[in-house]
Amino acid sequence: MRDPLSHLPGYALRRAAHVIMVDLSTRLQAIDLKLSEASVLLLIDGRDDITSSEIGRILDIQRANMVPLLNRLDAQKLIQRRPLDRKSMAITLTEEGKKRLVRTKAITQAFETDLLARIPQEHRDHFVPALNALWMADSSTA
Amino acid sequence: MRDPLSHLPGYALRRAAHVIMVDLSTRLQAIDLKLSEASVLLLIDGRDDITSSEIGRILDIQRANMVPLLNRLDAQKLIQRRPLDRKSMAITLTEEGKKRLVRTKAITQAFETDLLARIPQEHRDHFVPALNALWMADSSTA
DNA sequence: TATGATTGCTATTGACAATAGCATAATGGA
DNA sequence: TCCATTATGCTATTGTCAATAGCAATCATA
Repeated sequence: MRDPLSHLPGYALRRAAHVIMVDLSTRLQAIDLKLSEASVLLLIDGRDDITSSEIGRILDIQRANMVPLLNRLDAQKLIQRRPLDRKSMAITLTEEGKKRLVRTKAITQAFETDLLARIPQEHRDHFVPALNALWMADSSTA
Repeated sequence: MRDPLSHLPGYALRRAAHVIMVDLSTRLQAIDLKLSEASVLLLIDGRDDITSSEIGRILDIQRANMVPLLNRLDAQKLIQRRPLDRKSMAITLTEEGKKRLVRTKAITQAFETDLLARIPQEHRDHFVPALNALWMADSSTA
C-alpha cells in the first residue's frame, strides 16, 4: 500500500486541503495575492461598510492577524480605510482593488471548477455539505 | 448570510481542515505529540526497516523537514536510528515509542469516529473517496 | 457615570512547509 | 571498473497562516 493512513478521514482531509491550497496559492501568485488576501477581497465585494473586525469574524481571522493582512492590501492600494466613527474603520475596495477582484474571481472560479472536476461525479454533490458540517457547527456554537 | 464564501468547495475544504486539525492537535497535546509527529509514529508502526526518506516520501514531508521532526521524537526517546548501510538510517520505535503509539492510536481513533459522526449520514461514505481523489492523483503523477 | 466590551494595534511565538546548498555514499551505464 | 548521476541525511533560512498576550482609545449600557 502506498499510504497506510489514507483511509483515515482526518488524514485525507489534511492531505487534500494541503494539495488544493498549494494549487490555489500558485494560481494567485499571478496576481500577487496570497490566499488570505484573496479571501478578504472576495468578502469585501459589494459591501462598503464592512469593518476589519467583521471581516475577521466571518473569515475567522483574529484581529491581530487582520492588521498586517490589511496593511499588505493597503500597500498594494487595493483597499481604503474609511473611519466609521472614532474607533471603527470601514474597509472598501479602491478602483485598483475592484480590478484585482475581477481577476481574483476569474482565478478562483476556474480553480473551483477544476477542483470539482477532480472529484468523481458520484461523490461531487456530497463534498461541500460534508465539509460545511464540520466547521460551520463550530461557528454556530461560538 | 453568515459566510458568503461557504459555498466554495476550496474555501469549505480549507475551513474544515483547519477546524479539524485544531481539534486533533489539541487532543494530541495530552500525550505531547504534534500532528506531524503522531503521523510518523502511526506510519512506523509494524515496520522495522523504514528509512527517514521513505517516511518523507509517503507522508510528503521533505527530507529537510524530517530532520527536526525525527530529532524531536528522538529527544523524547520514542524512536531509534539504526544504520542500514553507511548512508541510510532505519527508524524504529523504542519501547517507550510503542507505548506512546498505543495512546496515539486510541486518540486518533476516537478523533476519527467523532469526525465522521459530525458528517450527516447521507454524505459520510462519500467523504474519504472524494478527498483522496484530490490528493492521491497528484502523488501518482509524481 | 462607571463598568465592561469592542476596536485596532504591536510584538512574539508556533506549526508546517518550501528552497538552497552541502558532504557523503550508493548505483548504473559506458 | 570508472565516472556521472542519484540518493541520503543534514544545516540554515524563509514564508504562510494562525495563536497569545497585552495596550490605549472608544463605545455601549446598566
